Amino acid sequence: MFRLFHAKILGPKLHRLKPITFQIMLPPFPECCSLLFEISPRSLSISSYRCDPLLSSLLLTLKSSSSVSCCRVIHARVVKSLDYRDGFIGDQLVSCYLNKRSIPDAQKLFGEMPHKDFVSWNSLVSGFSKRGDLCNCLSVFSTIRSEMALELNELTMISVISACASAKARDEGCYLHCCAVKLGMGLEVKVVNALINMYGKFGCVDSAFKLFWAMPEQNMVSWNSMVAVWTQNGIPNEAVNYFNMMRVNGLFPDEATMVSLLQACENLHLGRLVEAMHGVIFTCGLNENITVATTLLNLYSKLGKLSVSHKVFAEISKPDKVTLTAMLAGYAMHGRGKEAVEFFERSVREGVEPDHVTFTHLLSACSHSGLVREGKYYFLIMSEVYKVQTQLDHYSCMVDLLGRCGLVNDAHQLIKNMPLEPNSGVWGALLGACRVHRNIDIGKEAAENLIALNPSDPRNYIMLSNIYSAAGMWNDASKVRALMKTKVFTRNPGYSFIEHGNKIHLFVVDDYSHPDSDKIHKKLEEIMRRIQEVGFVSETEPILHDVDVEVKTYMINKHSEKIALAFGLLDCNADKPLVIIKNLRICRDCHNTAKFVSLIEKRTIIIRDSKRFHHFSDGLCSCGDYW
DNA sequence: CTAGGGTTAG
Repeated sequence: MFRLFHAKILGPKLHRLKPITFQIMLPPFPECCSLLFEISPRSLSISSYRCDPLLSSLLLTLKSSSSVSCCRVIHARVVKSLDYRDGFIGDQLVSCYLNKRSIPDAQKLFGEMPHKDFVSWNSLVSGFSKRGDLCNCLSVFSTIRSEMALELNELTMISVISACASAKARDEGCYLHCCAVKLGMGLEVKVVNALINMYGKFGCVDSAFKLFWAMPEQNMVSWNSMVAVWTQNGIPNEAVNYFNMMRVNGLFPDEATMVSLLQACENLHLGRLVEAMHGVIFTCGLNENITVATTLLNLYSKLGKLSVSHKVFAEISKPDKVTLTAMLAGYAMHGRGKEAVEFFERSVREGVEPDHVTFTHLLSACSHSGLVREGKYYFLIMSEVYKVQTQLDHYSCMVDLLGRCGLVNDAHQLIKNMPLEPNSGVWGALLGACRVHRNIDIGKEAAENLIALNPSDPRNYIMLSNIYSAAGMWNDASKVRALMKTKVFTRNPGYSFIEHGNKIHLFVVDDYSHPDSDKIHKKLEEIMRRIQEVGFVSETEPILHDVDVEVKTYMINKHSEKIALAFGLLDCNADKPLVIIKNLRICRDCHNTAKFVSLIEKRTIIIRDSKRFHHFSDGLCSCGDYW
């Protein structure tokens, strides 16, 4: 297997001409290293070349390889045969070391380089920036500023600004904005773009907005950055507006525009808009772009259209690990564990290398389908066979997998024995299992840990109180509830909605705000009566023990998903599945209701809750009540 | 004369 390579060559006397780009073939590492020893020392010491093309190619490959020792091999070779301190090679080596997270190597080499120019310094800054190492990035920046202020250019600024953006370092970011203005870069397109992105990441939409409209000329990246800012800050309709404005300005959307825009569509929950965007993607010729296709695939599966995701996937010529993971996430959401496993095996055979995110979704797919044996298998072999380190997310999935199918004690043991400090994801998975399988002791421990980790989340208190109530420990339950009253919580109210006639119809609990609400509630009562006739019994959980049963039953009968369901039965086309989206987990009673309704109304109902999709038909749910 | 850089995917 050989890898294609681009290298630029400058002849000794041709340096006024444009560089010639040509391709050379190089084997991948570590074969690449042995090749190094076949290069004659003479070819390395021709000093009229600022850099040897072969050597520069080697360094380029090194950037994508993971081995520090390969770096050192080249470094040693360079030291022997060429004065590496002469600029280019040194810079390249420094950024190689930084890419490989070998900071001491990089710093040592950098210190040894006698002819550092501003490019060398910028390489160092950008290396730290890409690694997300804000601390080192800033310290190099201040060194440059104090020792060689004149050499500071816009590229230095951009690197440091983007480091602040990803680290969400507000104070430092604002300071850098001031620096940029002081140094007269306040209107440079690239610097402003970096600032727009930074303020967007901070959630300061206003600042981003002002910068965008104050800049002398917006380029493609500026527009894309603004679309991303709106999307990332939960204002998707503005993202669509800016997309339209771009087109009015005669710009055609590119990869970055479409990716942000598709995410905006996801937040607008308008499936029809996604279909329209799919059309735009074709007209712009972006349908073969892997990044766009992956976003699209992900979006369709989140909208309940797994079959369309499949079609999008089939058109991707060379799927990578991100595409694979997106597909696995789709299968997991829809409870199609078997297919996820088959798909994973096939992709691996075809040469895709999974990473830690891939395994998170694979394990989650196993978990949502009760594939305990398969889940355990992948959890065990992932680090040895696939060289992917087991992280907290994987433990959460495993606890979920074991707990869901009733192996609560095994799940508990796994947490006790895990080498990492369990986080809220891990304890939350255990608590969920304890609630379903009514395990009080372990549930109590999980809830207490959760409250300690996150005292401002009301759900944990409610869960703990519920556990006590279920066990008849009323005293403890009221203690927890008294503790809750001493705190101020921001509640996250549940809602459900349906896309119909180009609109979103959204309902909360006991909602009478819809123009047709009389009809809807009549329909709801009718449905509840009819399903009770065929054997449906409402099932209230011990939510609040001091609320009497009648009130509880009333509230549960007015859950937002039930109202949405009644609306859908009244207004939506009977040939198509009814798709309801809910922001929280669906409750057991609503889940049962949907099963019965699918039976008596002979309709397919799809409900997406915060975790996954439930496809109801003929009185059964695709999740097999496994949730 | 060239390197260093701003938006986007699971």
